[in-house]
Amino acid sequence: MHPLQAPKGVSEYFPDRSQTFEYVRETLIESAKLSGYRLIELPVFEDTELFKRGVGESTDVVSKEMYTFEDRGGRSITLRPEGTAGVMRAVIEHNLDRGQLPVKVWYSGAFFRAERPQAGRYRQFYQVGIESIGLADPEIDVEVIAVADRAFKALGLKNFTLEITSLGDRESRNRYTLELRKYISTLDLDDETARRAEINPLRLFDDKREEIKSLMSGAPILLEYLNENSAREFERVQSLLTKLGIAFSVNNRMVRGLDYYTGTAFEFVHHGLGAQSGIGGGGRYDGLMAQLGGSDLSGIGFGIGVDRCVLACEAEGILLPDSYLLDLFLVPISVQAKGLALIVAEDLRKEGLRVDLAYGDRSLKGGMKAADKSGARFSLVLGDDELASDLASLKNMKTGESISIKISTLHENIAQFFQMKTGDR
RNA sequence: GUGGUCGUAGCUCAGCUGGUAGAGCACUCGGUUGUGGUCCGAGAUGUCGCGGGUUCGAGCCCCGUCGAUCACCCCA
Repeated sequence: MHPLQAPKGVSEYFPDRSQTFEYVRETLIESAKLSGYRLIELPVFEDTELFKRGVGESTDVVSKEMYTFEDRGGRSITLRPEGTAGVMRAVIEHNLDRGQLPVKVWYSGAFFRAERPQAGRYRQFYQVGIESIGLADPEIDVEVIAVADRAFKALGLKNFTLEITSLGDRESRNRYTLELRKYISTLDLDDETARRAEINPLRLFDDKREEIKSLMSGAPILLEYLNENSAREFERVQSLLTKLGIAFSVNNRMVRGLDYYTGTAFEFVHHGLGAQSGIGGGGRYDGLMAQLGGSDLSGIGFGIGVDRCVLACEAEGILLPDSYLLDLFLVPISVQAKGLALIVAEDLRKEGLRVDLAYGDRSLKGGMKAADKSGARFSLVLGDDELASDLASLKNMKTGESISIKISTLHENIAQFFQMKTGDR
């Protein structure tokens, strides 16, 4: 139909839906700022090696989902499939960890994975994430989870839950993995499943097939293999979450797709989305920095899917807050009035009001219809009578009431105007 | 990457066993002197995703392709 179309599987937002996207993204970012996180703006492409080493070559993300290409200098470049590795690279490269710890940063932007598209899963998608680097402290784990939890609640979401677990430190995990592999080797699995188990035995816990689920029901449980230190920290995280009033459930078979996670891991799941139900997830990553050639600092962070949050908001019927509406729509109905409208609009905009007006040669009725569709709270008709008398009636589009105001001093009486705004819609 | 479903006006869809395309919503204008949202009337709109094939003739059949969607894999 169209000669050109967007590449497969990208998410796009345009009016009116783009406002929901903006609202979601800004709300998520605001939650990070409330906890003292500061912006880190990084490239969307990096040296391919970064992701191979950081995310792990055995992961699906690296082995089959990366957009990798050679640039003109013959370097292997990859569009970032996730955010943490890039942040680590920047921290190491620019010695951002030299000051007070932890380093707390947030980021927002596009990420890329060459997967088969599906509702809630795109080849270019958007994430807001935070990283807290340099200290391993259960309080920080809880802070990170709280930022995400607060963000979802600020959006107005209700139909979601938080699942947490602990993957343990390296020692606990190795001990467990050994046991798990031992158990899995006793099972009768098809080749494909066995291959997946070989790469990461934990994956089998995530299998959707009933026969696999029942086979795995007798498998050893990771949480029971935590050493004393890991177990104590996990206990601490749980009790702090409870104190903060953040509801959660322990999911002892939770699986994270990226290799670098250790210790606390968590996932926010929305229940109105279908198969792609994770709206945000993250966890602690000991050893990632060292693996990338930096000092041996721990860190914890999360990534929240902006696209999925938009879907979640739509699923829950969440309405945009009032601040996304236009304040005033001007309807000029004569040539002179059009000139005046432009000036009035500009004066009011300088005062911070959102103002639009009817352009072209619209009839009064047409102009009012445009005002109505604009969603503006107020409208103001400007014609020759108004020009002559300097008086116009400011109409509340919701209630239909109007008051007479002086046009020439309108912008000087913003307070009065804002009072009118209380006639909410 | 694997499998299922689907692709007709801006949107949601109808189109009988193949005979050169329709509805609702939205949009534009109007319903006698300057106030929208309801109601009434009028009007505009489609290479029926794209390419090929079968046929006298295809939106309807066949093949391919692109895209969407659902599930798996995986994950935000």
